Amino acid sequence: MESKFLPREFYGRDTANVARELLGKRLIRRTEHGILEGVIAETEAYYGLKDPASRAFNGRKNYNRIMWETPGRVFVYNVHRYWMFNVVAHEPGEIGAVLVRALEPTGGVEAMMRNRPVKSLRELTSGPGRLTIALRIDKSMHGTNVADPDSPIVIADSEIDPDIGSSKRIGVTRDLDIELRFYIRENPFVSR
DNA sequence: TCCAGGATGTTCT
DNA sequence: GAACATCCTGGAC
Repeated sequence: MESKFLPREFYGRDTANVARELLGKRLIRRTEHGILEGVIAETEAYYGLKDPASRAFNGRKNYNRIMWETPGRVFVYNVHRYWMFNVVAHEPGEIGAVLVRALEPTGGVEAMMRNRPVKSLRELTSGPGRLTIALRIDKSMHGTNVADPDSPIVIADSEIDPDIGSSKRIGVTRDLDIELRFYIRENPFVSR
C-alpha cells in the first residue's frame, strides 16, 4: 500500500489537537522481519510544567528534554518493566507529547503474535505497554522522527474518518480538569 | 536514570 | 473471588 507520511508541521500544533487527529492514522514499524502496522485507536495528550501527570512536570531532565524539542520525534520512557511510546507534539515554544495507548493491528499480525504471544487478537495491542511489546518498540527508538521516511517507525495518513470519543486520562491521580484522552468509538482495541 | 512494590483493573474458575 | 497482567508513582543507584 502506498504511504503518505504526515508532514512535520502536523506535530507542531496544540498537543490535544494532535492527539485527537492521530486517531485513525497508520503506525508503521519496519523491522528486519517485515512490516508491522496498526491503526491508532487511542491516545492521550500530556503538556508541560502545568500538567501534574506529565513527565515534564518536574522540569527538564536529560531523559525528558525531548518534550521541549522538535515535534514529531519519538519519546520512549520506561514504566515498571514496560516501554511507553510517545510522539512529541506542541506549538512552537511549548512542551508536550502524545502517548499512543492502543492500536488496531492491520499488518504483520503473525510477527506481532511471535513478539507477544496472546490468546486473542484483542489482547495484542490494546494498551500502551502491550503495543510496544508487539511492535518491538524500546529505548533504541528514542529520538527518531515519525515524519522521517527513513525512520524505523513512521506514521502515515489514512482515509479513515473515525468517530471520536474523549474522557479523562487513565491511571492519572492528579489530572487536569479537562479531557485529554481520545479514542475511536466502538473500536474493540481501545483499552478498558 | 533505572527499576520495582503495590493499586487497580482483567480474565479465569 | 482468586490468579494474573498492566502500568504516568516514587524510590535508590
